[in-house]
Amino acid sequence: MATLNRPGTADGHACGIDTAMEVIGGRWKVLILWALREHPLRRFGELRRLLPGITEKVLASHLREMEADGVVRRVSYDEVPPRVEYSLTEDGIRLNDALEPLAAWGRDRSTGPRSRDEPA
Amino acid sequence: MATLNRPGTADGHACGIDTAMEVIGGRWKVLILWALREHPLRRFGELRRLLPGITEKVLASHLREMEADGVVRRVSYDEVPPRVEYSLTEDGIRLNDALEPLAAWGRDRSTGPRSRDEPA
DNA sequence: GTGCGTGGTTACCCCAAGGTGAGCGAGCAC
DNA sequence: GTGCTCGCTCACCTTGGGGTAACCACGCAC
Repeated sequence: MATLNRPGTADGHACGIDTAMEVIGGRWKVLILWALREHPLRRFGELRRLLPGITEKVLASHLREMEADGVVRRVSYDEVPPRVEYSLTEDGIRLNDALEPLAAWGRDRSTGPRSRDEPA
Repeated sequence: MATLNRPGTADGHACGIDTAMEVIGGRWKVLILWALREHPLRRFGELRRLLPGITEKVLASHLREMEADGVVRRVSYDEVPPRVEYSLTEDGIRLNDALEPLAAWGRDRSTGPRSRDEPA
């Protein structure tokens, strides 16, 4: 997706961070990752219920992209009504781990003292 | 900015990751962060030259948002021609540090063996 | 006077990500 | 038959982030 001229790629490529940003660069991607970590092996409908507000279209397209990116595994059973189960791959788990410091940073600034640099 | 109903905020709020994503959720933000880490205390024009492809408008608006988010410090001198210097705040430095595992993940998957989960 | 260089702002446009709502295909309950 | 479930797909529309380009004020060099 987004095969536009990657910024920072001019000088070779920035640092690998852009690669990661492409993978998690979707409104719901990190939340899907998080949901799949806390609730492994979920079905489509369960995932949708875990992410209030997401639409089927967006969930489906995000899951397909994440599958193509190798962070999500999709297993569909030939049943009726259809059953599909999603889980994290090893790479997805490692991505989730790599996201933790960022989450910690966000948590820290939400709860921590607000008197470091910003006046308000 | 973006006071839309945050996904994941329904259940309290996801994990702090969304906070971080809001701060770095701009096409060039992480690259600005990176540039400012490798070249501390840069002027507007220098920054623009460090980020080939970025436009003045986008650089200016991103810098303002990042200043409002408390990750970038802006110091302007009352001279002519005008001089403004940008640098990272403590929070910005910590954000950059928190980004490193993500960069490592991206670097690893770019260079590492491509035979873990994805077939190609 | 003209031009240059600085660090922006303003107005406008564009396109892709995301949202909306409908439909589908197969089997089962009734 | 009708309607329901499940996991999508399709067609359409809207939103806003980002891109384009012109302009500004100020001093200096010419």
